[in-house]
Amino acid sequence: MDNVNLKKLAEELNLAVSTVSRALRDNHEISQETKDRVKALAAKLGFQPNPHASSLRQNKSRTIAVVIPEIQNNFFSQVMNGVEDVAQRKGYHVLIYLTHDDHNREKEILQVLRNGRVDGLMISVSNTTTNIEHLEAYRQSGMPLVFFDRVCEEIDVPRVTTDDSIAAFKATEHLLKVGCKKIAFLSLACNLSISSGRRSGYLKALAKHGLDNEMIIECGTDDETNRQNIRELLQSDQRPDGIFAAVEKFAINTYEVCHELNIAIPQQLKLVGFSNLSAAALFDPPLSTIVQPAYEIGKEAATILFKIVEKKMLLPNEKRVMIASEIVERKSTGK
Amino acid sequence: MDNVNLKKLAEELNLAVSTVSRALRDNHEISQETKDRVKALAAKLGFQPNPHASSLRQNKSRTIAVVIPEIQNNFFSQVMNGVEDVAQRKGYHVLIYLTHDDHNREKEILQVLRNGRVDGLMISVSNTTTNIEHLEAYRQSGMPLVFFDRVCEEIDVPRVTTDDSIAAFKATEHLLKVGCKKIAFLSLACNLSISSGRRSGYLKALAKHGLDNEMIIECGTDDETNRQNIRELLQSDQRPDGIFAAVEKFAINTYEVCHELNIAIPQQLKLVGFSNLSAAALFDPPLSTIVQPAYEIGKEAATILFKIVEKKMLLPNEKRVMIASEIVERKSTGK
DNA sequence: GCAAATTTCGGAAACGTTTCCGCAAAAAAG
DNA sequence: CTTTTTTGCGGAAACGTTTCCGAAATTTGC
Repeated sequence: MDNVNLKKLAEELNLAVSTVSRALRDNHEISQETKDRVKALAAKLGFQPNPHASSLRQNKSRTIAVVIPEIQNNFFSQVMNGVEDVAQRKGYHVLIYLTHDDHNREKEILQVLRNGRVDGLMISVSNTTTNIEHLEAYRQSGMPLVFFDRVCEEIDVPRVTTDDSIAAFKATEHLLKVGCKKIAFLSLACNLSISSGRRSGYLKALAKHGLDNEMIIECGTDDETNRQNIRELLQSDQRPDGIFAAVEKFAINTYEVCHELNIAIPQQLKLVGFSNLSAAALFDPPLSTIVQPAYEIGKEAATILFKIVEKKMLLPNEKRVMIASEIVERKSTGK
Repeated sequence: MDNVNLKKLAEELNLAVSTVSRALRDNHEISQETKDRVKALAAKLGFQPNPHASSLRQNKSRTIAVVIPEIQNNFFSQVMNGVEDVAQRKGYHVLIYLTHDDHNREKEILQVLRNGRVDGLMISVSNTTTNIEHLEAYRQSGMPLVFFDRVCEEIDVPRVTTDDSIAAFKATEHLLKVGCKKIAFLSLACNLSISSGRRSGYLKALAKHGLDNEMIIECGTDDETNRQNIRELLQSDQRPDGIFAAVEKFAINTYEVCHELNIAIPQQLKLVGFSNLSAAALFDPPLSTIVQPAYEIGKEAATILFKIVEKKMLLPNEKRVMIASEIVERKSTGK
């Protein structure tokens, strides 16, 4: 009653195991009549092929891994959503791993995934990743690999990102347009490409408008530290009239401090930040955001990964995919 | 260079494959000296056992599946976070499947997971699930199964939930305490236990305070339809002075309509809703929420699932785990 | 009407583990 | 000094597929 397998089907039908296997896979060497008989019985008994036997034999698992820093973040949730959609449609399974921005954890995960458990992997690297040996080792093993969002510049694999620099440029310019003279940039403290990209966009915008009063505040994962940094910033005599938050978290921290210090947004301080939170529209005041095409990034990265897994040729423009972010102007930068 | 397996290690060391296997697994039949030699070489060559071969032989995959309606929702994200933490610590892998609240999709997923790909499954059932055959079939197959949050009452498997009814009772009573006389309940239109639990808590609170003017509005997945329902509600002459939203989405929809109709929260309408959005504190006005212990639910459900998988005895109180939700009072129900 | 090609299937090897069974050599028991 | 037990290891089966290699039976070519 328990496990119905090929052997059981074969016995029942007086066929060889190989014949049954072929019939189920619509092999042309099997007559239509036999195929029908086999499939009928398989359906009747609810036969499901054992994936481990199949994977072992074929050396492919129909499974991919997604490695992300955290899931409790709208951006990555939306990415997962995109990935899962594509995977589901292609009949693939999705393993999820969280690094919590811990380099060592990331290393362990990659280590353990180099043994055939998955056919390929997509990753948004941890912001504590300085040493890239584990990524390089994974690539060297020949396994399909795709970066998305937080990519590793040094390793030449397909990547799907957003135009961080351009988006940051636009956001900064937007702040300038609405009258800001002194704009602070809350930067993600790490040597990630997204971090430097956003910073450079910020600097370019200032430069274009002839400003050299950049203020770059490095923020991190700890909310209280961030708030303290922002508090000092807003209480200093160098107080900015605009803040550009490189990640959602820092925008939230800014709101918190402003409420605490009774600083009115947007009258006394204008604020814009990267964020994929749809509820940003309900904030007090509604937050102007740069929203990244998270779902599309996930979808695109997965599509490319599957192409590599299935050894299809990648189009030239699929090796470096960049999808534009969109700036949504709301009250936090209004007059 | 490519695949280093037991056979290769064995040849290199002049040992039998079986010996190598045992050595790596610290079998007591192997001398310490041999173990050391084997492990040294395995480490040197970066040997990773093939999980499919292992799973096939042992009939266990060290993998669990999590089936949820959506991931782009703070509650489920936090659940995943909890699950992943436990799984990671126990060396298990986590497959994620999204149903998008589609019964058929849910059915297909469960179907395909009944073949040994995973050692167990935890699920929060889709709200379109009326027919429970697929769940029953899965249980009948003897595979470990745990429900969380959106459980299926008819099937007797361990479940981890929150005290929906009590939480709803408290929320309703909170609205009464701050002066509401006519409270509408935005209900999730489905026959899910969480839906009926929350509704009954709402009704109980009204009854306790001698009120019989219940207003139950069924809402669904489509935002515009929900907004239309809420719009009609707030424009009718039966307009309530308090709204209790059964799920986060409906609270958001209420904000949207209130902004649109210029209804002041909390002066003209008080609002409370189930929500795990930490940014609710930044809303205009800050939203009073019932926050479910999502992380703990995920953690607990996973812990129980692993216990079943590993055939450990479940404590009596682990078959029905209920973790309290917490009500966070903010301005949306303030005076 | 016979050789050749095609169709349809069976047997067995292979994937890389784990584990059952057996068997020497060494140690313990008597 | 013999018998039993223990220790340490090797050989081979087994898990359930897929696929290679035939091999009858049927059809086609001439």
